[in-house]
Amino acid sequence: MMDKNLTIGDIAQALGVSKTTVSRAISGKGRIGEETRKKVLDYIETHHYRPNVVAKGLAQNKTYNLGLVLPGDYHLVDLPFFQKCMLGISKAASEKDYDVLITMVSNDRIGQLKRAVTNHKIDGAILTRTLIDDRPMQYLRENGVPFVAIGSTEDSTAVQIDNDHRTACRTLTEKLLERGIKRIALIGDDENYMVTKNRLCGFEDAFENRPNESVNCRILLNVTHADMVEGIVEELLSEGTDCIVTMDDFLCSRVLNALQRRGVDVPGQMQVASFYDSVFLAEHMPQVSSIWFDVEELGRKACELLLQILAGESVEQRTLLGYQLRM
Amino acid sequence: MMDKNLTIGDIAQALGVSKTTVSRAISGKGRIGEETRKKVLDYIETHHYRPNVVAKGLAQNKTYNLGLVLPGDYHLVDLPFFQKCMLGISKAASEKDYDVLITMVSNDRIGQLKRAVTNHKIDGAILTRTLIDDRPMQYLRENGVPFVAIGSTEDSTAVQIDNDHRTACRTLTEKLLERGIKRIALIGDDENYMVTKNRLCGFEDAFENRPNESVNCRILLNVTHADMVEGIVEELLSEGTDCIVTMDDFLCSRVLNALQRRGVDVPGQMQVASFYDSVFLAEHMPQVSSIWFDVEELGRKACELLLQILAGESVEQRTLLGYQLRM
DNA sequence: CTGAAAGCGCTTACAG
DNA sequence: CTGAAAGCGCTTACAG
Repeated sequence: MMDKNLTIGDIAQALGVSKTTVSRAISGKGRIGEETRKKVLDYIETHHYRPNVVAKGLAQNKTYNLGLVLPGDYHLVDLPFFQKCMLGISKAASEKDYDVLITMVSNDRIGQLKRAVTNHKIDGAILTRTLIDDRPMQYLRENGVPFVAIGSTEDSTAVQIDNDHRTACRTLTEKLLERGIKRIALIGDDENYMVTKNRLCGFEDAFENRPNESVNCRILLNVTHADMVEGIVEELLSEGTDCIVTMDDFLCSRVLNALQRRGVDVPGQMQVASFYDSVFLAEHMPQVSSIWFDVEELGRKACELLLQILAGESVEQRTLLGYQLRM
Repeated sequence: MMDKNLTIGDIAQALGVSKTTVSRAISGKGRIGEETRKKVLDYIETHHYRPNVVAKGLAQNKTYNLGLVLPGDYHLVDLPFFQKCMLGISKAASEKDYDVLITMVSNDRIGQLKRAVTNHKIDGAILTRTLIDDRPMQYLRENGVPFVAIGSTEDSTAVQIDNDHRTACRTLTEKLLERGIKRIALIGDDENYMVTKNRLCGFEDAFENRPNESVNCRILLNVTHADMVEGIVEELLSEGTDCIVTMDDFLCSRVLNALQRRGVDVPGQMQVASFYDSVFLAEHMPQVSSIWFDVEELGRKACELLLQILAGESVEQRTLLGYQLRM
């Protein structure tokens, strides 16, 4: 249990030194005698003193808070993503004595973000979802708030960090093709998302090296509603498709259900793969090939990037993180 | 775009009044002339002045931050719950000019929460998951940090808010029994959770009024792994069960899959109901009976409770929120 | 109704 | 190496 309301002044008084000295002992800035420093640090230790970060921030014109911009709409599929991301972010922030303050954005309403900024409560922000014409991003830029975006943006001025979806999808697809597949189909979500685009590119990349082979290939995008899956699977089956690749594991679990219902054996009669693996695939593990990303690490790195920016260091404008094949 | 770094002092100077006066005009505290107040407010309006909440907090010995304690483990099923909760909380907080600061707890490690407290960064906290021997709860109590718990606790001194699971489950079960069911089974998760206990109570309550009827009833708890569902369904089918009730919709979707795989018609041959409806049931809607809770409202109310406590108002030690039957 | 002054808990030139 | 003083942007008794 910590001693309440102990301040730098109390310590100074107790030790017969000045507040300046105490401050220096704590921060490590400025010259100070080894003896004195020890004395102060000891006192702090035994009395469980903890500086008031808010006051410190005020004096330094900082808040030691990071704004985390989270989607507030319920249509989200991949919530585990956000949870892991948050964990990585908040761990990295903690280590530098920063805190994470949430601002939720639903339907492009950025009121909470605005509040945090205009109330002087954050030093910078992390975007966890990037859209075309991203309002939060615009706002942050207009107001000179440093930020980093998780995910890819076409805006090449924004500091962004993402998993290397393209390479990952390329590799997975190549491996599938090596299995001698004849008719492959790709099912994806909204084609306006950057992720969708990147995954599509990776998929197409895989066909580059093998121009002579005759692999029949169908691409079905904008499959935004679970209902649509049933009909699609039906059609693909009738066409003799022998491999279905989905862009995320939610779609994948739908596809698996549809196949199961029709008594189609996976992977015997139909190979199934997903470009993203979170929680929905957990129980289908060995039968389905997929790509796994370390999302906690993604969050951590994003936070570290922002912290570097705030510290005045220069950072890469774009960072790509690795992946892992599960097949 | 807001004018940077405008302070109460700048305004005072520009208007030829004292900082005290400006402060009073803004806060509405203390006597002040109507004329003066207007003048100040006008100036603020046109110059987009926004007070520095951090400085304000320092002067008032407050932070205007609420700590949100979130589970950091990945084994969670019901992430939509936390998202909706967070939305409700952050909306309610915003309205009172408070912000929400996240602290994640995994494996009982409350380091982040401790940091937020000892660094003087939060005025109070909201727990989003309550366990028996809840460490965050203990810590908050020991350190005199006001908090409210979402969910039920056996600790009767804690301010807590929850949906009325018991009544809800009772009602749903009663409705099912009215349909003339003969063999009903309840499948549930970890029996140590308070929710599980409450739902079980509700289920049992439903049988109170009908002692004469001979409904065969099986209760299967601690079904913590999806794998277990397959065998259970098999067994229940062989026993001639005509209604399966699950405690949450994750379990429910597993049950539905298992039934589907066996060609069992729902609700023709088997009635299925769930005591909780989030996202997993979305596509099974008409066939499955379930209970719906307004989780965003739960979060909002929890936050409002905490804010009342911080404002020194007294609040109910226990609040129960309603539910909605979907059948 | 209004203001000068002290204070919230820290930091940081500036002197010594 | 150490300290007195001013300052971060607000609030709030206390006087007038």
